[in-house]
Amino acid sequence: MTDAYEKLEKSRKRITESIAQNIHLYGLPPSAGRQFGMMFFENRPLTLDDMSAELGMSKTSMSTSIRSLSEAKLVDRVWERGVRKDLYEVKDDWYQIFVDMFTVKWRRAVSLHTAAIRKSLAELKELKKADDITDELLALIETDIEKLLYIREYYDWLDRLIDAFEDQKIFDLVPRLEDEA
Amino acid sequence: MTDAYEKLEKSRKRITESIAQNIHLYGLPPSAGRQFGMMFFENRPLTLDDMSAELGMSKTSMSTSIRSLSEAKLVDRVWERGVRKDLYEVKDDWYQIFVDMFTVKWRRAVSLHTAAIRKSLAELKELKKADDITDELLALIETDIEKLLYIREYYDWLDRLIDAFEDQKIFDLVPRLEDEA
DNA sequence: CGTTATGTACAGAAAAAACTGTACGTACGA
DNA sequence: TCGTACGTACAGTTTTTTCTGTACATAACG
Repeated sequence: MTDAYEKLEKSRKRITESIAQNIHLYGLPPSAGRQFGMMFFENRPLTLDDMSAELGMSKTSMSTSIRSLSEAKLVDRVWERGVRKDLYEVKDDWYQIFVDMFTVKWRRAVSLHTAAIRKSLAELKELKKADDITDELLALIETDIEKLLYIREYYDWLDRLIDAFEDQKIFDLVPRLEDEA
Repeated sequence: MTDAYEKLEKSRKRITESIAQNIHLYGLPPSAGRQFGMMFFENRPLTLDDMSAELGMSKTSMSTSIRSLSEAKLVDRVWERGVRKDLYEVKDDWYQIFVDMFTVKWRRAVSLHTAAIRKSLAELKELKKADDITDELLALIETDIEKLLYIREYYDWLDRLIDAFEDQKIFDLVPRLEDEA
């Protein structure tokens, strides 16, 4: 038979590659997914040099992608006494990983959109008051205002949705079943 | 004062640009976001030529990006009698747009991951039975199996989460407030 | 049935993103 | 305090993605 270690490696590689192909949902490139997958199967915190050796990529790349992984809250930096190098390990709660990614990414989007809407809405309301406005233009302004009010409402909903994830209420609607193994 | 039309345009541009900067959350490039934003403010269905003229981009680009927008369920193709060209307009229910994107993108990811996990799990269970396995390797196999069981559970949760979006249960947890204007 | 308009496949160009190696600032250990 | 090891900024290179123009297949109209 072929080497059993090879088979184990093959099994891991399949999962890792699957993660790599889908990590774009977290806004990260495939190589960051590979890094995450590799770290997931290592049962210890890794240094940048470890990762570099394991993945055959430059330490610089490891450094930048580990930062992305940190910002997306997929990995944690950990300390170990006597070890000078930075150590990282993957978070072990995947439910929370999902929730964190979701809240981080969407909260920022909502915040940016909301600011833009507020500004434009103010401008349009001001513009409506001007007296050198044709009826045709006025109609345009008013439909635009309608539209902005609608999407503002939508972003308010999205904000509340993010809240529901952040404060774990989502698990009331869709429970984790892990406890009843 | 400056031209009122310019001001209207500026207001629209701010929103459109905000969409363009965040459309990556839908897996689409900024230009598709610009296209969507522009269509959002036009109060009529547009042809590829309209879009090309409006955005100053090639018709080919319009064709490919409108397909992406369609697949992501952000726009619809509509028919108008007497018009030979294809007509497109943005969907007007942004809540549903969000739900559709979410379900489409994540369902595919869950499906791919689940298949990979199933395969690897089967391989590892088989491998465990082999009799030329050292204790050390056996331990590795068993922790890998543990891990795969855990993430399988997680993907099951994710699948149920997607169900909750798809069948609109999410609106029980986080209601739309639009009706009470 | 022929003609013309329309959308898209495809190949190449342009732009953006990812990756690498060097060089440097910082902090830890002797 | 000095020396060394570490992480990262930065510039340049490679790879990937996006965009364009041409050429073609298809379908609508006379």
